[in-house]
Amino acid sequence: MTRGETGRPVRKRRNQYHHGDLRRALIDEAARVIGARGVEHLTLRAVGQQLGVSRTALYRHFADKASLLAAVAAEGFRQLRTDLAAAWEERGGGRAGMDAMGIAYVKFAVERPSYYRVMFGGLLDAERVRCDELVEHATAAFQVLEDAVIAQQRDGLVHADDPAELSRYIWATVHGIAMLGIDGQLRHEAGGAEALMRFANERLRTGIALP
Amino acid sequence: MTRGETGRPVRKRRNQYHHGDLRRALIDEAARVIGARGVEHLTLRAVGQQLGVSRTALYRHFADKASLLAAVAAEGFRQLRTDLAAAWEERGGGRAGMDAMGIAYVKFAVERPSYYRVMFGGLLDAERVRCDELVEHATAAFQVLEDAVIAQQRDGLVHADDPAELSRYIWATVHGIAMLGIDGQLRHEAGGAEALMRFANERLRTGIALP
DNA sequence: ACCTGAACACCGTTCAAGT
DNA sequence: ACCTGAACACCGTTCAAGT
Repeated sequence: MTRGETGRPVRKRRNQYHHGDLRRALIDEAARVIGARGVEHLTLRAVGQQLGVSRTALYRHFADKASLLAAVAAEGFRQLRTDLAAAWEERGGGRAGMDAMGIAYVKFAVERPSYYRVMFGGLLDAERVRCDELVEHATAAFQVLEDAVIAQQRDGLVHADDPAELSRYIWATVHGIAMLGIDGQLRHEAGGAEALMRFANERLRTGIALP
Repeated sequence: MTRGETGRPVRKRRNQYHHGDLRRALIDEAARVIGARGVEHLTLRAVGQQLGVSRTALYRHFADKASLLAAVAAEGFRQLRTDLAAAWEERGGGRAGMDAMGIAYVKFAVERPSYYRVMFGGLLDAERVRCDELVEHATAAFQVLEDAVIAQQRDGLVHADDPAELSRYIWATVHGIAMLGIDGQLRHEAGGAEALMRFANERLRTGIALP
């Protein structure tokens, strides 16, 4: 039997009312609007209208607007994880793989600034929105980085610090570059966030590589 | 003649209608609400009511809500600059001063998460909100860091890279730690963002210090 | 189960009118 | 100049009612 990415069986269902999968359609449409015009222009009414559905139909699938945003953010982390893993593997890991991951991360953020902000912008009250799916996908994305760090430690390329701590440090650096780039705070940097990431790859390395 | 921080002459004016300085009062009240309940709870109507003023009085001093937020952000950068300069000078500069600046920065962000987000959260469309005051204060805050880097280069403590580039790299790291901390993404870190900053001070140093 | 329209309690912003 | 109330065009969300 074919299975969806959630692991639940996928069945071609007859369209009830309007959609086979309104939930999916809502997330996609929300992500589209966010990517095209920014979160601040996302209204549930317009989403419903675009999908040919009443403006309250959405509440059958999401508790509120924040929950929809959380689902969009989860989708973002899933994609980010894919991008990071691809960058690492394309270079066959090692230092080149690590550098490529940093660049891929920054690229992801800079190319979809609004999307990235939904993932990290604090629109989702960490306490209130109990979205296990979001935490799960975010953790999985981070795990790609930590696995890379552990692999490099095994190969003697990187300090034998606590890999989780070391990974958090690297994550913070890359995240900071991405955020500053999105905010336009790197306007004096010739090559933008990507150029700063290349510089960071150099300085980060001499910081974390064994002597 | 006494002068305000903008360089314009300060004169004790008679209260017109309700306030001697409604603009100042609006910024303070907005900052108070943001600090206490978050930006998402800030409404112009409530601000006016709290100040005993009509809900449209504000438009005499700000073009719109975004402009008010920009003024609040500018105030934040002014305070951040003060905190950073104090940390640097208290330790008499050098490595200890640099470390203290990092900690002070993260503390600033973690203690006023909503405030910090207004400064960096992208609520101010960098293109649309032409707020020279904001850019000015943000630049001044960054300058404190760059001056510290230059001083350390002079003392032979730090790599002779382009100081602006090096400062941006350090800023990104600290900013990333602050942001992840605010977002609750460091929940697995025992001492929170501050602990990660201490770790970063170690690893950052071996990255940027001369051998 | 899933969807609907009408209604509620909000917003930011505009504007003619006041002092 | 600075402030005002009424009005406009929106929001997210609730809810009784439909299929």
